[in-house]
Amino acid sequence: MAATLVRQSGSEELPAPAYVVLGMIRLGCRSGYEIKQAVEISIRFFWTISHAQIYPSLALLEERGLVRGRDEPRGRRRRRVFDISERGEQELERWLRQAQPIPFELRDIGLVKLFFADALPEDDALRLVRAVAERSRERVETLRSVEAEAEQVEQDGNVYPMLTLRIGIAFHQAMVNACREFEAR
Amino acid sequence: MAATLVRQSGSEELPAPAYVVLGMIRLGCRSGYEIKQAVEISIRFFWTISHAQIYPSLALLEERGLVRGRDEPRGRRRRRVFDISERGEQELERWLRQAQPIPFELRDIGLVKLFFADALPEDDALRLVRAVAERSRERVETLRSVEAEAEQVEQDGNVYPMLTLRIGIAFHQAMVNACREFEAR
DNA sequence: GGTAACATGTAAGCGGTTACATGATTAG
DNA sequence: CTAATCATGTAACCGCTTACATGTTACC
Repeated sequence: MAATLVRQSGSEELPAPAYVVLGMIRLGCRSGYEIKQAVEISIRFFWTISHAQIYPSLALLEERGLVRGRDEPRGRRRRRVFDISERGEQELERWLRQAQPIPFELRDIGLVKLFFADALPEDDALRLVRAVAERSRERVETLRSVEAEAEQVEQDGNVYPMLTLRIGIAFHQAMVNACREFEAR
Repeated sequence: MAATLVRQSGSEELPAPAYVVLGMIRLGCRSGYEIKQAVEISIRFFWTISHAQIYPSLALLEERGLVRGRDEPRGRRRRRVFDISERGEQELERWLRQAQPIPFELRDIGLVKLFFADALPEDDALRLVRAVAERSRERVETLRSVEAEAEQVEQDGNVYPMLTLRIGIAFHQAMVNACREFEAR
């Protein structure tokens, strides 16, 4: 019985998507819609989130007092906006500091196919190598196209988005290079 | 009614895990247990699979005639071994050749935390950078430790496992470098 | 005598996506 | 006028992991 009360007190760890939503609100996103857009142009290449996760997360965060929400319609179009509370800031920091094991989860059918490519005639296999390289080349291009925005964010005092962007560019470039080297063997 | 018959004819695309299992059998894995082990030392860093997926996949592949299975107990310990059929080889090749869009799915809570790290005091944020770098450094080490095995596989005529290994090493090394550069800024 | 490794299978639960559902505003 | 964008929410489904379940053999 007491355990039940403790569980209901709302002090447990939130699911990961809620922290993503909380972090985006801290960075100035106001509505669920804005959070979705921000994710698409910033952390999309290492984290995705659908609006079916965002809206329940916002409700949960508000319930826990980590964000404050209020209705702020644009004309007759409904809209609910949020800002982070003091407790929200604290909880975000706690989560960021928390040294949990951070597994690197990559799930890439392209690399799986490449791994098995010896089953193919050479020219088909090489086509696969080029497809994997091309995909990363495009990704590098996409990431480079948001560099200017990241620089703006950097000048506003948030320097870490630029770091994750550089990491993304670096490792897709590394994939391109590894494929090129193989092709040129 | 006719549509149902077509669906039951067994000619549809299999789930991805089944192709992974099929590919591993082609490379010489005999039992479900061996497949699990092979995945852990080879494609683990870009694809995982649990035995709860492997055994049903094997049953499906056998049902479709893509692998042949037979009981081959070791002493009184039961054991079911498989080999790939002609149709299995063809279906694997078809799947490998098939130019489907190959989305790169990375899901990394470590990079998410890094992205939000401006919410932390500088020393805590730098600790995070080091944690992310350290994780990739360890991964590079792990991957390097299977290089010898990949060379063996290469000499046996399968050259692509070595390519995916080099890609893995290259992009984790790229992450380490990007973090080091940031720290030294 | 006990733990680790060998070996296979099923069931329940969870986290996530897709689809369903609705409606207002803006730009062409 | 109509398509795209803004904006929020729920329900069904799916793939995967974890846990449950069982038994053997090798090694210390």
